Amino acid sequence: MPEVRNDVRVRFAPSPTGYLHVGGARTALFNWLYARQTGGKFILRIEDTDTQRSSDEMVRGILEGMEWLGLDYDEGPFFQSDNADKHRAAAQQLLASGAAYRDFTPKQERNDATIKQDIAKERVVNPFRDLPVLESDARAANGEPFVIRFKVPTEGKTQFEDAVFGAQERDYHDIEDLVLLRSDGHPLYNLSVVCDDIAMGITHVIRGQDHLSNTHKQVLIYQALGAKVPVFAHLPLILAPNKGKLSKRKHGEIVSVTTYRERGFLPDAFVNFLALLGWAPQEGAAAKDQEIFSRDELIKLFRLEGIHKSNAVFNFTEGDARNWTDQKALWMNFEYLKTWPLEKVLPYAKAELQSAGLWKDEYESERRGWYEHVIGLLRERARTIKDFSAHGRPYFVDGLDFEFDPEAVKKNLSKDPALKELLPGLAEAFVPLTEFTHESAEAALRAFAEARGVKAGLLINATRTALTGQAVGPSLFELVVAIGQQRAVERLRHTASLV
RNA sequence: GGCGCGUUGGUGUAAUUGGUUAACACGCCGCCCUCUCAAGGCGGAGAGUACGGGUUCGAUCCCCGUACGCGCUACCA
Repeated sequence: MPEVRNDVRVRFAPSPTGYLHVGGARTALFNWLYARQTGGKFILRIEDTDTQRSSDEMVRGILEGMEWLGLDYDEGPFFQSDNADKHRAAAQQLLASGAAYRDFTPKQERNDATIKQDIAKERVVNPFRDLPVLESDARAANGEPFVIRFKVPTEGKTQFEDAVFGAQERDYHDIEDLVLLRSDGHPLYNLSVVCDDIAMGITHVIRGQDHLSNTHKQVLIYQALGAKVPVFAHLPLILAPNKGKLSKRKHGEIVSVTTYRERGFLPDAFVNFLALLGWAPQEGAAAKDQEIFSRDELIKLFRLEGIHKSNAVFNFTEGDARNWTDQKALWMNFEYLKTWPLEKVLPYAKAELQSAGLWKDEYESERRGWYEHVIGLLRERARTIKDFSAHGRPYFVDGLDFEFDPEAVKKNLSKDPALKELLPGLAEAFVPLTEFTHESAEAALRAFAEARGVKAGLLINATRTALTGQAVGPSLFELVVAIGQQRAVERLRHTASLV
């Protein structure tokens, strides 16, 4: 059983330099699952110290993404930039204790393209590292600009136990004297995270693996500040199909959580998919084959030990309209739409119909039975929530206010000129039916087909297209009843012109 | 360049921490069902576990090396 310890405090700390992307969403999810399982607190902190690249709009995007995913936080959102004074104070404290020093080296403009080679050559001992305190103070008092650097010890190594990657150690020699405070007094990432995590009492830092090597520096800062080092758990990265980085620039909207909401994903399905990217339940050999997990199940089964070490590929093909994202994600969404209790799907269907201008309040009162039946019919073939309006339109409008798919018309209507006369004929065969049911409609159609010496299949497919404009859909007699006798008759009469 | 992390079918993951014909799901192919498309049922192709060495009676699993990928290495986060 999971350890219940309500002293757990975890956080999701995105930098608002872009919308909430799938990698960030998964990090948030894992933190949330851990907090919910242990009864601890989940805190949201926006790391906006890079003011150049942060914006309110991005912050909103992240908040909306979290809300859509249903990842509610107990504290926050806090903004890291609000704590800059505290970070500066911490830097001063480190300076005073001798754990950091002033570096008066003039600022160098870095060239992004050659930065790595440049730095590789530069690894020499900083000449200001051992500047006498008095001289350092004097130069600072004199107004000379400086950065504050952490003074990494020369002999020894840092070590910590990562909950995912295991024991980690790194030689001090391989850690540079990182900058804590810029010459303009602006605190930098490694200082800020540590200060905030200490201040917020974070017990478990669950974040992307891209921070694994940074962690050694942070451990050093924790120790110099005399704070308790939290548990670290680094998550494998989510990669693009070419195993490269999944980036906003290269991969566009597919990496944005917003896209999944807009394109008709059920948040629970997306969460389920995300949970299985880099994690698998540890318990019960029989249960290992399970793929569909409710939120409650995920909360119950989640373990840091179940997190994978290797990166996962987010598999999609660019430019494929039908399979616009990972096919397993799409499948999972479909699976949820199809198998979830109808009541849980209904609110999403309603919202979709409302935004498509197809909603009527009577669907929740006098026509409720009919409406729910139609949604039930549609969900069997709906890959996304969008299909409730796209495929559903002919059910919800009167007349012919829906699209006729040219391919469907060609395949089912114009292929046989006789339909021009057969369809209105069929309409008249439907007219006298006093009870319009699956059985009576089918009997009428089959009798009509036989009387006219045509195959029932011809009429069935033609009727489907005549009533919905589509070549695919539910069984015709389900369909005909759902559309209703009157509308079915009208449409059969009128669409003869399309033959 | 340095340091670190990783590597099971196309993708996501399993494999009682050395003993399986290497399993499941997505995707793909075929058959059945059928009024279409799905769904569903049944079956199939697809990895000998990156590669090369060890250790062992026996390695996906332990050790070493190589390759490849990724991350960090900024007065970015």
